[in-house]
Amino acid sequence: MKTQGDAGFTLPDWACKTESSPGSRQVQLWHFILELLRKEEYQDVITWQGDYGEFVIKDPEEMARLWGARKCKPQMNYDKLSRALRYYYNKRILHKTKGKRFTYKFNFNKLVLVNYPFVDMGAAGRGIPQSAPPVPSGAGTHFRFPLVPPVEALSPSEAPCSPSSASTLGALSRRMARGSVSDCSDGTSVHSELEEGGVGDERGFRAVLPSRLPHDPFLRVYGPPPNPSLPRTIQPPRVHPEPLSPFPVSPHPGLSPALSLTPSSHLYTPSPSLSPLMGSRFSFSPEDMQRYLQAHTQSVYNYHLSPRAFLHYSSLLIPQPQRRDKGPGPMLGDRGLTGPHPVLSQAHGRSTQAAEDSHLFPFEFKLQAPPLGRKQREGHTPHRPATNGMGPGPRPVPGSSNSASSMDRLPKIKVEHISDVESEEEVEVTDISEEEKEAEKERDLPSSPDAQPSGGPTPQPYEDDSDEDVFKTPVTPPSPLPSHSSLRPLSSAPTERPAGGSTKCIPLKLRFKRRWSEDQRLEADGAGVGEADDKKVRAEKGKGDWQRRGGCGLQSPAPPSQRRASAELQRATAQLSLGGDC
DNA sequence: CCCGGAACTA
DNA sequence: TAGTTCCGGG
Repeated sequence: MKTQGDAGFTLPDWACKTESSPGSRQVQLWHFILELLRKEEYQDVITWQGDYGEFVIKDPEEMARLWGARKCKPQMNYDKLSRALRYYYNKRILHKTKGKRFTYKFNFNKLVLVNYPFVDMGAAGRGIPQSAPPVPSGAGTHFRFPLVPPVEALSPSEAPCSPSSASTLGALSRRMARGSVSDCSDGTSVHSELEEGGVGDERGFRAVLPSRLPHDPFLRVYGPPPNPSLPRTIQPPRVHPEPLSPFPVSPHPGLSPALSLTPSSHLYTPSPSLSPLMGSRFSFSPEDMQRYLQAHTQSVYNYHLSPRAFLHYSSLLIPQPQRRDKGPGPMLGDRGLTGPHPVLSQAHGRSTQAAEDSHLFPFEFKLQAPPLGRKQREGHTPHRPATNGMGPGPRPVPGSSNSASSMDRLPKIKVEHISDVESEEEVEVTDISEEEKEAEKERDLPSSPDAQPSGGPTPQPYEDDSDEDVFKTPVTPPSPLPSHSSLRPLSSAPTERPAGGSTKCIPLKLRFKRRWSEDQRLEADGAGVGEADDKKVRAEKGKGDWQRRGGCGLQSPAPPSQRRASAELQRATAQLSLGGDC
């Protein structure tokens, strides 16, 4: 559900009903936290600390009390509160800062930013920590979100949540966050820090980190004119109907799994409300979008982030990264983000480091298992000692037997090593050309034995920290999707199949590819609507969806599909009216 | 302290 | 859906 605004903007419910006012509707914990965070009076309770989005609960008890008060849950305590917080891990709204007590960190990249790219998070109150590390040289000067002048009171109507820009940028930003992600939810991620320092994805957003929302408002919507002082500043999009916008209506095409985990929305957001395809309606002017993209691209490059996001926008010319060492990178623009780039093909199979360096090659991506797979491992053991109703009875079954028996039978899904390796480590994957080839091959050979070279079939999919790609193991046999002609690999496409290289996940990829095609087709048929939303299904769905939307960019820039995509795009765009929400 | 499953609730 | 409550386990 969305709230309608009058400006033609759409804002997801979760963001809209963030009023923290007592009488308002349900407050979400993270909003609440943000609220406290920005109020000086609570500095002794909770405060920003460390990196962007990192905060520490100084007084857990009090914090809990406050939360409990807000929610009318007098029984609230830190234990429960923290449970709720932990609950956010999976949603990627937060993650724990390891080693630091009561310290958590917002995943603005995937959360707020995604939805409020133009939100200024640092302007007011105690917006965002200023203690963030300096922007890596070369990065800061290239791209920045415009700083937003304080716009104190924006009425809901006046303060459109500019989903249009938000979504678009958000999608892109999300991509920028690539590699940064390790939500630590599995407790194995030691990358929390790494992510911060390593990718520097958040740095560029410093200026836009949320500090307030629409009403209450934590978030400040971006509206004012661009800040001329900032180079490559993105201009706030003028929201107006533009059916022919080259952009997908929503960011979904390039959604990161993180955002696409919610089946119902294809896009993962704190709440499923933000269903870009369904609920959000926005449109942009090509010019604006172009600007955005360019800026983003720029930033992408500057931040060593994968520009693959742009693969979707084949019609756009992506600015070249300003690499000091290397000459101008490949222009994605003309070759179209469609075909494999000669050079790109070689980028693959290198070390992580190298990969990092070759970030400008759109054909790399990580394979990561989506989150929540954990649940699946329980699949066969739905039971839970049904004691007396629910009371604190002998609840847990003899852990020993439980863990032992069930675990033995099924490969536990908490496949930390595998998924970790694949997710944390940059598991690169082929490029489009390869994909295509594989696809082709696959068509003939239903199964590729050489898949999953390392230790046989990967167990159930599991966590996916990355906000990028989610690759799961085929849980189900490749659905007998008819091989559509659309799937036809563009044999014409210049393909350079790296020798033997990545055969990993081939089946998966193929499957995804198919799925994607299938989806595309379906969507084209006008059935592109929400899907059931269920965490349990998320893994499965997420895979497909993700692949379809985000990953697809990499694999289906094939002329045929591209065409279709365009058409689809237009259609979609047309469908999107300027419904405002919020 | 932290994690995360499970049942339950509004 | 977004927690809340309870709890075993690390």
